[in-house]
Amino acid sequence: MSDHYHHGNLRQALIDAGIKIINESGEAGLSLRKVASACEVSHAAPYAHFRDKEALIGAMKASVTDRFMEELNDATKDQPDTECALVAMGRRYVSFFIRHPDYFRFLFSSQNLIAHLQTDRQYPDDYPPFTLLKETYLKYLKEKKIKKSKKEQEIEILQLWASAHGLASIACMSGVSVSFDWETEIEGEVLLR
Amino acid sequence: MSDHYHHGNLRQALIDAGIKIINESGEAGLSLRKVASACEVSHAAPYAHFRDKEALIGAMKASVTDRFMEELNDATKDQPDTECALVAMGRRYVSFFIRHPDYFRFLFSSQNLIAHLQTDRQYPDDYPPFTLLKETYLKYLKEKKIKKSKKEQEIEILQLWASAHGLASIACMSGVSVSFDWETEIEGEVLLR
DNA sequence: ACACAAATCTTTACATTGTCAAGATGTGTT
DNA sequence: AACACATCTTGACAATGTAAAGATTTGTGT
Repeated sequence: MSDHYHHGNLRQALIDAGIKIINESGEAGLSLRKVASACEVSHAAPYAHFRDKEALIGAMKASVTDRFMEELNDATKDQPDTECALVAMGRRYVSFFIRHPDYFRFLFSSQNLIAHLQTDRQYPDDYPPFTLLKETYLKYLKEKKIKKSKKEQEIEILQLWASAHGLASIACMSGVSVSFDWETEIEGEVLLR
Repeated sequence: MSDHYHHGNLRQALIDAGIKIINESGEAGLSLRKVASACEVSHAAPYAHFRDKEALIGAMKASVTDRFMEELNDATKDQPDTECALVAMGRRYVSFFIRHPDYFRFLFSSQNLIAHLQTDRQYPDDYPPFTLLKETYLKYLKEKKIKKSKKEQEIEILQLWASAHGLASIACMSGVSVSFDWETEIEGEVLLR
C-alpha cells in the first residue's frame, strides 16, 4: 500500500471532504466532482465507493449523526441522576445544532432524510438520537418509579423530542441566536426557558 | 392583450406550475426548465420575472405560506373562545403538514428558508404563521386575564411553536402517520397526544 | 396614428453537474 | 506467474442554471 491518500481510505476521505464542504458552503455547494477533486481523484472515482450522489450524502449524514450521538452521550456523563441526564441531553441537543447549524440543515433538509437508514426502518423510531432520548427517558421513569401507560410514554417522548427538535429548528433556521434552558417535570410538562 | 396564457400572468403561472411539480415529484424534480416548459414558454422566459431559481423558489414559498395562513385563520373561525382557537390552530398546524408533507419539506428544507422574507426580517418573528400564533396567544392571555412577564411570554410562545413545528417535522419526515391531539394548559404545559 | 421605450419572450451559447461505459492500474490470491 | 477483483482515469452525454443578443409585444407620449 502506498502512503498516497487514495489507497485504502478514499471512501472515508470523500465523506470527510463532503462534510467540510457542507460546513463551508452548505449543501448547495456540494457536488460529487468537487468532493472528488478535494480528494485529488478524478470526477468518477467516487463511483467505486458509492452507487450515486445520494449514497454519498447518506454516508455523510450517518457520519454527522455519529458525531451528534457522541455529544449526546457525552452530555449524559457525570450526571448525578437520570433526570439531570435527560435535561443535559436536551440542552446538548439544541446546543449542538446551534454550534453547527449547517449540520441541522443538512440532516433534516431536502428530500432524503432517511437516506442513511435502512429502508425497513422508520423515522424517528430507529433514528439513533431519538432512541437514546427514549432510553434515557424510560430509565428516568424507572429510576423515579413512575408508572405510565405505553401510550402516555410514547406521547411524552414525542413531546420531549418535538420540543428539543423544534427549538433546534428555530435556532438553526433563524440568524438569531435563541437563548434557552430545558427542564423536565414529572407530569409531562416540558419547559424550555 | 391576447388571451394566450403568457401575456399578463406568466409570473403566477410559473409559481403555480412550480408548486404542482413539488407536489408530484418533490423539490428534487424541480427545475427552471421544466417549470418553463410546463407553462409552454422557452427555458429562459422565467428570467423576465425572476432574477434566478432562488427567486422563483422564494415566490413559491411565499405562495405556499399564504395557503397555510388561510388554513390557520380558518381554524380559528367559529371557536367559542381564544383558548379553543389556540388549540384548533395547533391542531391545524400539524394537520396541514400531514396532509401536505411535500410542503413542509419544501418550506423548511434546504438552504434558503428565509428566501421569501426580506433580508431585514428575522425568522421566526416575522414569519406570518408564527406571528399569528403569537397574536392568538397574547389575546388568550388577555382574555383569561393572565399576567406574565415579557420573558415568560416569549418562552411560552416558543414552546407552543416548537411543539407544533417539531411534531409536524416528525410527521412529515417519517412515512409513519403520527396521531396527535393538542391541549394547552394555563401554566405553560404543552400536551400533544 | 405614429414613434419610441420598456417589458416580455426566444434563441444561442457555455460552464457545471450526475452518470455511464470502457479501459487502465494496482492488489491480493492461488 | 497468472488471474480475478477492486480501484481509479478518461471520455462522453444529457440535464440544468444562467448570460448575451435579438425578436416581439405592449404601453405611452405626441
